[in-house]
Amino acid sequence: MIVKKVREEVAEEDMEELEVVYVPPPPPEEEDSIFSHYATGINFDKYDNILVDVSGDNPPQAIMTFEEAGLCETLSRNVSKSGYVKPTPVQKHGIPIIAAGRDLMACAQTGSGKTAAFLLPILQRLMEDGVAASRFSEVQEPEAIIVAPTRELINQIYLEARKFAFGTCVRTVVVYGGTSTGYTIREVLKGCSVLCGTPGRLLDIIGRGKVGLSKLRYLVLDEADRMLDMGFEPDMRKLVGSPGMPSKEERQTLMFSATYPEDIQRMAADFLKIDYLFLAVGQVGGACSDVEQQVLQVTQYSKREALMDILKTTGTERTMVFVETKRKADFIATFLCQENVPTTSIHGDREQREREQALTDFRTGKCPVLVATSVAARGLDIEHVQHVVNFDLPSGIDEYVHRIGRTGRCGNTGRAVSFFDPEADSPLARSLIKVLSGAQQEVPSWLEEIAGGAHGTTGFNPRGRVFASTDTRRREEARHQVSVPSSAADEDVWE
DNA sequence: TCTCGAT
Repeated sequence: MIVKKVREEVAEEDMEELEVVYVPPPPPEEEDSIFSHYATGINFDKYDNILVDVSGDNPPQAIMTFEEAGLCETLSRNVSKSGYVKPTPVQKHGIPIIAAGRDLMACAQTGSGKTAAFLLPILQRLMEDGVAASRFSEVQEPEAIIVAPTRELINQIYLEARKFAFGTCVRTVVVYGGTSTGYTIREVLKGCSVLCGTPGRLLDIIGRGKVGLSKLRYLVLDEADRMLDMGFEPDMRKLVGSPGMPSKEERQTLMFSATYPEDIQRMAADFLKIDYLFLAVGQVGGACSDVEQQVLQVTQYSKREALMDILKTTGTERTMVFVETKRKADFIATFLCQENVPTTSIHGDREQREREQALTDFRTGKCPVLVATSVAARGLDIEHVQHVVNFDLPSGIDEYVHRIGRTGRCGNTGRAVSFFDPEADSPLARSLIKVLSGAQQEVPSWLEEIAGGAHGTTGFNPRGRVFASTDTRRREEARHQVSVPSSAADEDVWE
């Protein structure tokens, strides 16, 4: 029996030939609930005087307003209902690049609107032709796949996509581990245009043949440097090598992150067309200057006392406390609860339900303190996070930039306090100083001294990038010539 | 070490 799913009117002759299942448009939802997610007022002043650098051949012209993005009526309405008034730099440049069908590697500071920068043009293109073209397929196969490194982050992207696609016939599905396999398979089998997922579960359902890839046009790697680092690279290679996956020539590949180490940039080129564009807003790997950064010198044994001192002043303000291991997350969370600080925690050893409950309790303010491992370091957009505490500093500076980026989002201000234990953290000193000074923050003299004696830097290279060009020779040169000065950019635009 | 499939 052939079953066809139809969203709109069907020609009479088709009706006779086939058993037709009418698929209604997405069920009416409470608009208020869907648009209340992460609705933040955006302060655009912070985006003045940010250097935007587009490298590569013939980049399309930037847009200055959302009207110029040419979004359909429904999308425009959803954009303004979400509180977006004016595009941020990564949106001004990224949207036309994606709309023009170009591959893109984009670096922009934490909290600067990267998610909308790729969702809007993709949804618009799907509205224009994608969804309509595959309307009569047996099961709707995804036209866009979006991957992210953690479950909570991909769920957040999914909710954003749902918000923008509200009232359209674009169906979005999210898949990730820790949830019922049966349920995700049933959801996927209903078909979708946009499929969001974490690598493990995505490969799982693709491997089981539950998702066809023949319609795929867009592949998005959010937190791309993380998706291509040691931990995830094998999964990403499996994904692009999956049976039926269009080659990089046949699909459009988009990468977004706030940090982008150069070795990863070079490797990322394997996934991108040769003429991809590179978009950098501000310093690649730089911290957002709306976050006030402090570094305190501590010892392993004075950390808990120092934490209590901070929490005495923060009261009910939301505070994220990052630690290095899952065990320590439990330990510190338990400690804080014993000290009568309402605390919850999130890390990879907790049940998925507990993880999501923890985020909810933190978001609502039931628990104003969230103890987390790096699972919560990237991408999460939680309103009103005023403080980030690095109880333990991460081993790499990029992770530091992402962690402190949980505050100071969308033009709001925030504060980050980091406990620096010279015994453990000296290798980070140099790169930490670069990030501090890059964001116009005070550098403690004791930290300078430690950096003077320490040898290693943990790979921070402002504005480092690899040129994108149709001229292969030029790109080969660029591969060897790391850290190109910004004046060498094809086009520099002062906002 | 930390994420990422369940088994």
